[in-house]
Amino acid sequence: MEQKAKTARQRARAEITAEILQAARTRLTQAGPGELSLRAVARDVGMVSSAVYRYFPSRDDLLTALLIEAYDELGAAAEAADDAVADRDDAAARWLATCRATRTWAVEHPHDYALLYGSPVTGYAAPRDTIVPATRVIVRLVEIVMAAVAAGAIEPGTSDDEPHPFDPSVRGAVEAIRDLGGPSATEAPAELVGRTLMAWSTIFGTISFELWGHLVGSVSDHEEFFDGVAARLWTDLGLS
Amino acid sequence: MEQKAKTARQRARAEITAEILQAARTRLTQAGPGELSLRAVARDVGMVSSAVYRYFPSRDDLLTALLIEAYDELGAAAEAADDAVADRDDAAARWLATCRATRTWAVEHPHDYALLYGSPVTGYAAPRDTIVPATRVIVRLVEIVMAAVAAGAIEPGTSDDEPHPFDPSVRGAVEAIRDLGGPSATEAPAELVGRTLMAWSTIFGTISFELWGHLVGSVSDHEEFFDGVAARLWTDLGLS
DNA sequence: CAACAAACGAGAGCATTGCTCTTGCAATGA
DNA sequence: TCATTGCAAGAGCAATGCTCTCGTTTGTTG
Repeated sequence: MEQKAKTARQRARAEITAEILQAARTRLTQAGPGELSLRAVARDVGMVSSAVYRYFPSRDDLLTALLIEAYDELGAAAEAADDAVADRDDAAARWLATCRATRTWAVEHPHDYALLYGSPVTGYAAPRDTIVPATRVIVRLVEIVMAAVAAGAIEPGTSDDEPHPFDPSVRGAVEAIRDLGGPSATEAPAELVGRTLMAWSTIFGTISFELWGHLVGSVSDHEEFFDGVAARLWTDLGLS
Repeated sequence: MEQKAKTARQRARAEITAEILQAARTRLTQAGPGELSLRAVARDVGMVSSAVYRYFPSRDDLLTALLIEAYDELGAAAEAADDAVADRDDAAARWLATCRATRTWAVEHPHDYALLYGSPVTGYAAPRDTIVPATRVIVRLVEIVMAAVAAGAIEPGTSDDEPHPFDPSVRGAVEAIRDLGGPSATEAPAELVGRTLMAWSTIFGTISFELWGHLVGSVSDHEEFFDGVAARLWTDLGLS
């Protein structure tokens, strides 16, 4: 099925599809996802609006394609930042680098970030294709945490002594981490998994608050504040 | 200027304004802010679209009115939950109750929550009128924290020993808290203020992740998970 | 090579949106 | 009583997403 020798039409189709995506991406840098006009991107690529429907059945499908692209770009940026840390055993440094890269990408691509993590458009359910790229950042964060655990940093207490244990509620995440099949085949402790999810929520919350303007007047230097948050998140994980 | 005896026209205007707001509010329960159609709410109240412009100069002004109303409703719910805690000296219980009420309101009013804390509509800047009601929840949370401080729960370390101190970046919040003028006229320590802002970001992040579906597959019982998060946020504040 | 089918771009068209303008009616106040 | 003001209705404009049709081009098959 996958012919290497593509016909001219197939090549043209792939090129035009990419061209439309690129135009839509450019438009996204100037306006939010809700304002993305299919007719406008059609004009940008020199086509009539109805012609675009040959490539994307609807505006939502265009958004889905953009969604996947943006998720992958963010994931790649986060992973690259982690990979760039020289000392692979310094889990804290890796954590901070990955968190920072996430915020940096968000600040540089606010509308793409809004597309990924903003309030979803009504009636639009993200299809299956998006869930894998969507988890790249959190997966990498989990890998860093698990690497620290494998290196001997065992958390002291379990979740059982807490009045609100994470144990039953994060079972899905625990199983997902087991399925990841890292170097340590040991079960990830629920408390640590819950703490990691909590940290991820904090990262998202801090970035979104900054971008949506909810910290205006309270926080002056957002980068510095974020670094402080990320550092405390690591210590709060309860490792070592 | 503020006549108690209103003319029939003034009364009618107030009533119709409320009627429009109510209709818009109802529409918001079925669709997101971006999909709120001014013409549709006009139809709901039995008016022609142009007539609505006598009461709200633009769609954005309608959204602003809804914004203030929703902020106040959420703030009232959170404050009521805190006030309902019997033991006023149990700051942890008050914290948990306030956090829970915030989540409960969000779950019950997802579209209103999206209006408040979702990605903002492009080109729409929330006017001054909204900032006071917008801070009701975080103000109450700060009051609870400061009450605990006043009760003698002093945090052990300062932020200076941290590699990423909160100190300079949260000056605005520190001053805002001083202006609040609580029972304790003492300066709020930057570390504690930063921690409180961080906690508020986490609450927002956790609720938004739940509502926007970013925790599907990882968290099974959202209420239980949230309780665990809120409880850990309190201990992470570093009080007592 | 010829014939057929599929893909394609363009255009017209429909229903909808936010918003402006004009028109005529009704309530208000001197 | 009468001029002023507030108000609702309607038409209209520029957009939007999307559908349909109509020739034309491209690819495949007999």
